[in-house]
Parts: sequence; C-alpha cells; structure tokens
Amino acid sequence: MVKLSLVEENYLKAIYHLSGHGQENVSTNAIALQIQTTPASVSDMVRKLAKKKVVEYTKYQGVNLTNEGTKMALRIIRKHRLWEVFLVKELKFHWDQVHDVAEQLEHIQSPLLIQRLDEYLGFPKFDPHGDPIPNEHGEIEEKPKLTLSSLKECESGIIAAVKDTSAEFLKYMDKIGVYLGAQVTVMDIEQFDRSQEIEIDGAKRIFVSKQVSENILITQ
Amino acid sequence: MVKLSLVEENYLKAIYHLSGHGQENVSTNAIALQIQTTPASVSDMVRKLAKKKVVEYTKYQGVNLTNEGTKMALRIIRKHRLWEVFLVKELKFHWDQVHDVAEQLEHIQSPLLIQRLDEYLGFPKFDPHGDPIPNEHGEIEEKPKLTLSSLKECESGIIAAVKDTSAEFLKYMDKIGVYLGAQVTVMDIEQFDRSQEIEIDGAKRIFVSKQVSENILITQ
DNA sequence: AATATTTTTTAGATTAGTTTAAATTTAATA
DNA sequence: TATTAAATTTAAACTAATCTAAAAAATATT
Repeated sequence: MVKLSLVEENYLKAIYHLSGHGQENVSTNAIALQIQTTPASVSDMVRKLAKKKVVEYTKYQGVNLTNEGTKMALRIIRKHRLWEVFLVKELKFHWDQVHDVAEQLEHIQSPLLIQRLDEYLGFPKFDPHGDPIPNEHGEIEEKPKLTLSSLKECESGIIAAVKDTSAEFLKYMDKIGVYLGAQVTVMDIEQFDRSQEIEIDGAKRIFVSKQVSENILITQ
Repeated sequence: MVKLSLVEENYLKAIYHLSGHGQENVSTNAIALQIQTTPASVSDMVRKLAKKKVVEYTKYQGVNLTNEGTKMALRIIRKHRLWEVFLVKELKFHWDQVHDVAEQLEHIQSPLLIQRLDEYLGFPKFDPHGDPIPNEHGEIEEKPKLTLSSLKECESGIIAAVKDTSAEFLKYMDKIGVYLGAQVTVMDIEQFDRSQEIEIDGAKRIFVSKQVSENILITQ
C-alpha cells in the first residue's frame, strides 16, 4: 500500500467528496476550488497521484478514484468522523467547532489509535452531523435511498439517483431542473393523483406526477 | 507571537531537551543527532529560528532558547504529555506505545482542544513517565533537586547542577569525570566520613568526599 | 464550421527543508 | 606555538508543493 503525504491525503479526500460518492470524473477546476489552490497545482498533483495508482487520470478529462484510492479516502474520512464524535461527545465541543480540528486530527497515523478510539466511543455509526462513519476496511454504509414519492408534505431530501435512466426521462429531468445533488422539499401532495409540488434548492417550484416521483431516488 | 512550522516546532523541542532545562548553549551536532538530520541543516534552521527571536545564536557557539522560545517549547511539551496521559489512561495504551503517536498529536493547533483535554483528564500534573506537565503559560514545575550526599546506597540520579561554581570546583568535577546530565549511582557509603563511592554512567567508579557530594545537585 | 470562451496543461520560478561536499573556525595536542 | 582533528558553516543542488503567465485543448456560440 502506497504512502501519501498530508497534502496528497487532502487531495484524495477532496476528490472523494466531489465525485458525489460515485465514479464521475472530477474536474481540475473543481478540485482547485475545493482545496483553495490553483488548477495548475492540481494538474501536477493529479499526475503524481495517478502514478501512485490512487486515481485514474486522462489529460483534460478529469480524475476519478481507483478502488485503492477510494479506500484510502474513506479511511481518512473515518478518522475525521471518529474524532468529531470524540470532540462533541467527550470534550463537549459544539458541532460547528469541530471541523478545523478534525481536519488536523484526521492525518494522525496510528491504526491502533483509531481502533482504540472507535472502541472507546462505543463503535459509533454516525458523526455529529449525521454522516456515516466508514469501517476500518474503507467501506461505508450508504444512506438508504428512498423514492421521492415516499416523502410526505414538508419533508425534503437530496437527489441521489434515478430508476429510469432512459434518454427521454433524463431529458425531462433536465428540463424541469432536477439534477443530482439538488435539495428537494415536498410542498404539497395532491391526494387525487398523488402528484407533488416540489421546491428545488429552496427556489424554483415544479409539479411532478406520481410516475415521475417514483423514479427519482433521494437520500436524507 | 510568531508562528512556527511543524519542523520548526521539532527543532525547538529538541533544543529544549538538549539544553538540560537550563541555558547552556546547545551544539549544532547535538541537535542534528537528536532529530536525525545533518549539522548543515541545523545551521540553516537555527539562523531562521534566531530571526524569529525564539533562539539566541552566535556562529560556532551553539544556540539557546529565548524566554519566548522556552515558552513555546513548553507549550508543545505540554500537549505531548497531556496526549500521553489520554492515551494511557483512557485508551489503555501501554506506556511504551505512546511516544510516536504523541509526537504527532503534539502539533495539533487548537488551544480549545488542549484546554478541554486537560479538563477532561482532571488537570493531571505528570505524564505516564512521571514527567511534569507544563501549564498553559509555558511554565513547568521543576523536579526538586537533591544533593548527591542525600542519596542512600544503591540510589541514583542525574547530575543537574552544582552549588559551588568556583573554577577550582568545576575543574575538579571535570577531572573526576562528573558532568551535567551524567547518571550517578551510589555504590557504597563510608560511615566514618560519609564519603561515597559512586558509579558514573554505569561505567567509571570514583570516590567523593562529603564536602564534594554536598555541592552536587541531582534530580531523580 | 469558424470563432470565442472557458478549462486545463506546460513552463519557469519560488519557498521550506533537506543533502553532500568543500571551506572555515574552534578545540586539542604535541 | 604550530599542527592536527573535530565541529560548524557555506555553497550548490535536490524534492515537494506551490504560484504566475503563457500555450493548448475542449466547449460553447454564432
């Protein structure tokens, strides 16, 4: 298993977060924005990471994590989230005080430390923000996906996937402004046909039929 | 207050440990040996630290910490020792497993974290090795110094200072091979005149009169 | 399809920290 | 005191990570 510097670890983590937990290619610019550096630096670093086999990279096409890279990113995220639990639960930090400190603590190298910390905290499954904590093998339990149609009035979620992947459906999604990662809130449900009025990103409101809402998957 | 990099922090800490908690000049070679680098690197770094006013440095004469530098070193050592207490007391580490991890944790920057950790651990005064924990202002309670003459047979200590600082006495110390930091063990005490046979660094044995042993201070 | 715009990459330079080898200073010794 | 040995510093070069500016490729627009 390759050794990564602190900076390389931060790149991996950024790529993981930007890839939306899937394997879409992440752009140089997006990474630069995320970790507050220049696209030029990202270009260099990404080639270095590709040489270490933790990302796949083709010039001008962006990057995505290899299996090994994903596991490493998740191990860093595991540490970050376990430390967050410790800070909030044991040291009485407020949930909005923990991020910067956890950002430092996540780079501490000691498998024994993390194993003991996990045990000490009672093997928590979620961090103080509700995000799942990956296991020691770099595996994460995805949040269960629900259909948009299962939401009640006033409930909301994040668009995670679609069941119907036909070109027509995707084109329709595009037309009504529904995209992966969008925040949706159910404003109203028409009892007669189960159609919903939904609000996208707290702004635009649209109507979707039951047939459509049954084909949209969300996480909460 | 100046900001130090992780590497600079390690230099400060090394200089603190090598200066025997006093203000003797620490040699370039000694620092290089301590932190596993070359004397050339130390020369460069030490000039940088002098510019930041955390050490005093004159070429070819070695360095010693300024008041500010000592405080900073002690704040790092405070963090190191508090983390050691946490690892041993809470996470059930064995005392010989903690050093490498504490070496990483001591560089985490968060005054709140250390304040809360201190509180969480019940404001411990000593680390698992018995070393005192400096307070948040970079002040440390020195271990009490005893005279060599107060040691019983088979007891030992580390030479910490001398009461008589005359040139003659120091020359005599030098002659018999007693130096600051040397480990001494009392092998035998002559009841008649209270003179002692002492072993230095587990090797050389010499005889010292009561008059001499009353003027040598040790820590244990 | 040609042009303009945006994104991405390359090239060259910079900083922190390091190294090796050579030069210098200090300390030791004869 | 002159010489040798040891410690220290300088010089030049290297690595990791970064930046700015310019070149190249991809995308969008007319």
